[in-house]
Amino acid sequence: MTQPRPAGQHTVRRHNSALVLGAIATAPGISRAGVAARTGLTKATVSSLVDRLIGAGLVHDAGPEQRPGPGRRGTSLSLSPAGPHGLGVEIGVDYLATCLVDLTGAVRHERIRPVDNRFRPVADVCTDVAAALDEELREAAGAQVTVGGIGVAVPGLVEASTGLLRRAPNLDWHDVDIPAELRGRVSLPDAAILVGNEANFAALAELWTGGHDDLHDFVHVSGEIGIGAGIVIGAELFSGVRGFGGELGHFPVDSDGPHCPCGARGCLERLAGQDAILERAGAADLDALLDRLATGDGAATGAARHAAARLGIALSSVVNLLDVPAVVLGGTYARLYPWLAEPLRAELGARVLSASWSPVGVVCSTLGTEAAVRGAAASAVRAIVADPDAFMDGR
Amino acid sequence: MTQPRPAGQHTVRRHNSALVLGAIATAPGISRAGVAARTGLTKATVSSLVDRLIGAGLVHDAGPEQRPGPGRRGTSLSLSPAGPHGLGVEIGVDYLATCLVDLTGAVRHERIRPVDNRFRPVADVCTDVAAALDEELREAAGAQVTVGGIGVAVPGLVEASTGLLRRAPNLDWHDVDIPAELRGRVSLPDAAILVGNEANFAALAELWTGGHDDLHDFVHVSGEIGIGAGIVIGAELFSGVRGFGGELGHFPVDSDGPHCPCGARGCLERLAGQDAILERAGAADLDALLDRLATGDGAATGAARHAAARLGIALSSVVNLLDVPAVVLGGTYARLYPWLAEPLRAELGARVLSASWSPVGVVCSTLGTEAAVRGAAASAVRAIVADPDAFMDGR
DNA sequence: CGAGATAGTTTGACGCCTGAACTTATCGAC
DNA sequence: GTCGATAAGTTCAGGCGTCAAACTATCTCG
Repeated sequence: MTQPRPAGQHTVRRHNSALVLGAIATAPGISRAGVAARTGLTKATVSSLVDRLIGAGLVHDAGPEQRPGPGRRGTSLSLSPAGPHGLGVEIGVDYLATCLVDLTGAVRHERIRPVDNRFRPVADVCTDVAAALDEELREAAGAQVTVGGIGVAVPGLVEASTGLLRRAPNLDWHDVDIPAELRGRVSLPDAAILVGNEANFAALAELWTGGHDDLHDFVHVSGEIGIGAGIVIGAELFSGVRGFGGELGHFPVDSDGPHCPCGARGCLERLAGQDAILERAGAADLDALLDRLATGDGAATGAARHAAARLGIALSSVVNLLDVPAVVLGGTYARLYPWLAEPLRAELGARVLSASWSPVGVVCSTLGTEAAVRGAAASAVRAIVADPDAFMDGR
Repeated sequence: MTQPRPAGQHTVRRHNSALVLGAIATAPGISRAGVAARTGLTKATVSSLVDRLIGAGLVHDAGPEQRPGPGRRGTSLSLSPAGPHGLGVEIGVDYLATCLVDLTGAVRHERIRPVDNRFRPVADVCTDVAAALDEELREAAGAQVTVGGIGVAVPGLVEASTGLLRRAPNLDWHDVDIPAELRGRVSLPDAAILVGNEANFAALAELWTGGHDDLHDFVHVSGEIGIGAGIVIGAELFSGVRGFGGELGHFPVDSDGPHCPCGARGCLERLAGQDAILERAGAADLDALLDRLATGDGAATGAARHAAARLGIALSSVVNLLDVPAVVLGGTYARLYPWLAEPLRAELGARVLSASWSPVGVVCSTLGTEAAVRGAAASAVRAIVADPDAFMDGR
C-alpha cells in the first residue's frame, strides 16, 4: 500500500502534465486548444505544460493542422516518435523475444529467437537476455533514440513490491532478482527495469494496442503451456495484492477430473490447456488441429467444445467474483476462437448471475503470441506517459 | 471509470485536508505538530487545515495533551463526537436493523427489528424502513447531532453507477431505486444516501472496526441465507466493475453435487450454506448445531468439516485469482469458526499456489450479524472523513 | 479588404504551501 | 525563583501554478 503523501503545487503540475500528455496520446494530432477543451484546463495552462513536454522531447509539434472552416489553424501535437522508447523482453519457455516500441506504442523493431529455456540455469539465460537487449540497444542507438525503460515478461509469479521472480515452474526458477542479473551483464542506461508476469503484460498489450473500442474491463485468458489470466479493470492491470493474482490454471472444474501435479484434481489446465485439447482431439500439434477443425472433424470440434465448456466454468466464477463485462481469448485460444466462442458464451450465459440482463462479451485477441513482449515494451513507455514529470525530473 | 479532472490549488487543499483528517482519525489525541510530522506537511499548513476542520465541526480540540518531558504541550485533536453522524439501515431477509454511529465509528444507538420481508412489496418494506429511519433521526436530533449521510445495506446486487438495486432474489425485488423510495417517505436532510450490498458493507465494517491490526487485504465471507463475499484490497472495497462483484455463492465446487435454482450443479451455497450444514448435521437450527458441536457430536463436526472443505475449494480459487493474503469468516461462519478454521486452512494450504511460502490467514470476524448495518452507517461517515472538503463545500 | 471566428500568448491576480522568524508554554537546573 | 532548553503553534513574506481576461495571430467568407 502506497502511503499518502502531502500535495503541493508540484503535485498539481505533475497531475496536469499527465492529463495533457494523456489527451495527446489518445487523440494524436490534437491542438493546444483541443487539449484545453478536452481536459478542462485553460489554454494558458495547456500552453505552458505543452511547452515543457516539447522541451523534454515527449511531444512533437507537427505544424499547422488541416481543418475546414474559419479561424486560425492550431498546431498539431502528437507523441514524439523521437522520444524515449520502450524495450521489451519476454523470457518464454521455448523462445526469447525482444521488441522496441516508440512512445505511441508503434513497433520499431522486433525479434523472436527460438531457445529451449526449460531448466536452464538463470545465469545462462540472463546472458542470452543481455545479448538480446544489447542488440535492441544498438538498434535504438542507430536510430538516434534513447531507451526510457525496459519491461521483462516472465512465465511465473512476480512479487510486485520487490520485483522478484518468486516462482517460474516451467523454468524451474525461484527467487530470481532479474534486474540485478541484467545490470551486471549489459551496459544499460539508468533506465527503470520492470519485471512482470507474461499473462499480465499480454492483457495490457491487448488493452493498449488491441484496437478494441471501449474495452477497459476484461479478463484476458492466454492458453499457452499453462493457462494464465490478466485482469484489467478501469483500464488498469489488477494483479492482486502482492502481484501473484490471475492464477486461473488451477481452478477446479471437475471433481472427478485427472490429477494435477499441484495436488488437486480436475484443474482447468489439465482439462482445457493446449495439451489436453490436442490429446482429446488426437492431433499432433496445433496446426494439425486447426486443419481438422477447418474440415469439421468431429473429434476436433468435440475437443474444442469440451475445453470451452470447462473454460466457461472457471471464467463464470471469475466473472461472478469480479463482475468484469468481457473475456478476451488470447494466445492459443485466439487461434481456436471460432470454435470456442459459442460454447463459451453459452456456458457463461448459464452460469453468470448478471448475464440475464447484461451478457458477458467474448472477444478474440488481435495480437498473437507477441502480446506479452509488446505489453512489456509498451509498459515502459506507458509509465512515462502516465507520469511524465517523474521522467523529466529523473534526468 | 471516473474521468480525470484538472487539478488546481483547491485539489491540493482537498487532498491535504483528507490527509490531516485521516491522521487525526487513525491517531486520536494527536497534536498539530504530530500531524505535521506524520503527514509531512509543515506546521503552518496543518494549523490552517485543522482550523478549517474545527470550524466545520469535524474535529474537536480537547485541550492540552499529557506528555512527559520539556516543551509546550500540544492540543489534543480528535474526531468530534458532536460532528456529523452516519445512519445505517439493513434491509435483511428476516429483520430490519438500524444503527447510528459518530465520526469515530462508535455506535450511539442501534436497533434490530425482526420482520419477515420475504416477498413483501417494495412499498410496504420502504414504509417500515422510513419509520425506522425516523426513529434514528429523532435519536440524533435529541442528541443535538446532525446526520451526514445514510447507508442502506441490501441482500442483492447493487449497480455502482446508478445505485439501483438490480436483483434481490430472497426479497424477490428487482430494479428498485431505494433512495427515491425513501426520499418520498421520510423527512430526510439533504444527506447522501448510498445503497450497497450487505456482504460488502460487512467486509468494510470488519476492516474499520474489526480490531484486526494491519489487515488491509482480505476476503470477508458471510454465511447467512446465501453466501456473499466482500473483497477488501488496499483497505478499500473492491466490488467489481459495476458493483456486482463478490458473488461467491454459485462457485461450482462439486460437479456431481445437487442441482441449484440457478441452473448449475454443486454450487457452494447448496453445499456449504447454513441450511446445508444444518441438514447434514441433522440439527434443527444453529443453536442446536452449536450445542452438538460443543459436545463433539460426530455428525455435527463432520458436517462442519465437509462445509469447510467445500468453502476451501471456492476460496482457494478466489485467493489464486486475487492474491489476497487472508480470509475472514463472518456471519454464521464466525460462530462456527472453531470447527471450520482448521479444515479450511488445510484446504487452502493444499490448493493455493503461493501458500507454500506465504500461507493464507484464516481469521474470525469480531462483529456478528450486525456487521452489515455497522458498515452501512460507518460508510457514511467514512465518506466524510475521506473527503472532508466535499462535505464542507456541500453545506 | 474587413468582419467574424478560432488558436495561441501575455499579464495580473489569487490560492495554497513553504520556510524562517517569532510567540507561547512547560520542564529542569542552578 | 529565574534562566535556558525544548517543543507547539502562529505570523508573514515568497514562490509556484492555475485562472480569467485581454491581446495578438491567422484563417475564411462575403
